[in-house]
Amino acid sequence: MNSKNKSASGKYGNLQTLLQGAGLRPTKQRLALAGLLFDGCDKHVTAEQVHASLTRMKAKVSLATVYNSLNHFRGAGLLRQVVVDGGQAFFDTNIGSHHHVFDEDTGLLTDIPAASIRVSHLPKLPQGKKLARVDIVLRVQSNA
Amino acid sequence: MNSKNKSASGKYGNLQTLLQGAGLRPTKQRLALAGLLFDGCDKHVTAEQVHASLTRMKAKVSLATVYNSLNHFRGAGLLRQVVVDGGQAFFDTNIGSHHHVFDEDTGLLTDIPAASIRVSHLPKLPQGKKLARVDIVLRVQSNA
DNA sequence: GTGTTTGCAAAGTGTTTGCAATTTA
DNA sequence: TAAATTGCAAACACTTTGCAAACAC
Repeated sequence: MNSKNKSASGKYGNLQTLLQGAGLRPTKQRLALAGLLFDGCDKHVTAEQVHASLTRMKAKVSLATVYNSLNHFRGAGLLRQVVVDGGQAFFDTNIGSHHHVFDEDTGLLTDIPAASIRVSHLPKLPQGKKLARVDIVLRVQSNA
Repeated sequence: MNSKNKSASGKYGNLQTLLQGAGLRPTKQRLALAGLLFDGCDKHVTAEQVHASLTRMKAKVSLATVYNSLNHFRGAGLLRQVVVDGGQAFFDTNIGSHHHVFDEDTGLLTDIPAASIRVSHLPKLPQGKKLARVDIVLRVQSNA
């Protein structure tokens, strides 16, 4: 049943579980969004990109809802936000420990495993502060 | 002469030289801005902050000019832009090799010398790309 | 004088918010 | 039915831009 949704059967159930497990009501819009994002491949998306994709695949979700949902997903720990330059924010479906390569020519963002970079000699932090995260961005550009 | 400008004599001359050396015309506004920024101490400022400072010290420089000038300074290599989260852009007067600590509670940005962090095992980059920069941000928060 | 820079206000971009209608549990 | 979510449009924060007047060389 429910043959119109491409992420039917198992997939659908998993997404529903995923959202519920995160304390989010599995609405049509969120399921569509989750179906797009959590397909097993790591992704870096912007709100506009996701909105465009949803629109292209005939899932009517307003841009505001895309923003709200992405933020909810982030709050629930399903996504991570990455900022590489002013402009737009990226949402990263890879929530494990890792870093990024930002291509300044194309604006594309790529993951690199945390293990690829070894950081040593972290400085001591101010009193009463703890390290929340280490963000490393390798900025690359064409060497033409 | 020119006793009304607080960064008179030597300082003023240096700033003028600095700007000219960077290929920028030493206008009143740019000199005021440069006087604020290049006093020998490393700073992280936003356009709004600089504009507020200039206004407070009675140097009338429009916000648009602050933005334009900061961008010119950056283009000339006098400043570096740092992005830590969406909101506003920081301009860093420290253009040497270093990294940052971002306090998520206060929104304050601090420098740490590049030597404080040792990065090893950088992954290999895509064909035809070269490493432009490594940006490292230590995100800290209160451990209360 | 000629080309650059300024300042203002308007436009632009990316994101958030207020609120009525809808949907979920 | 009560609470959460949606969608729209308006509001928002930050930044850039168009253009006439002012300025630097």
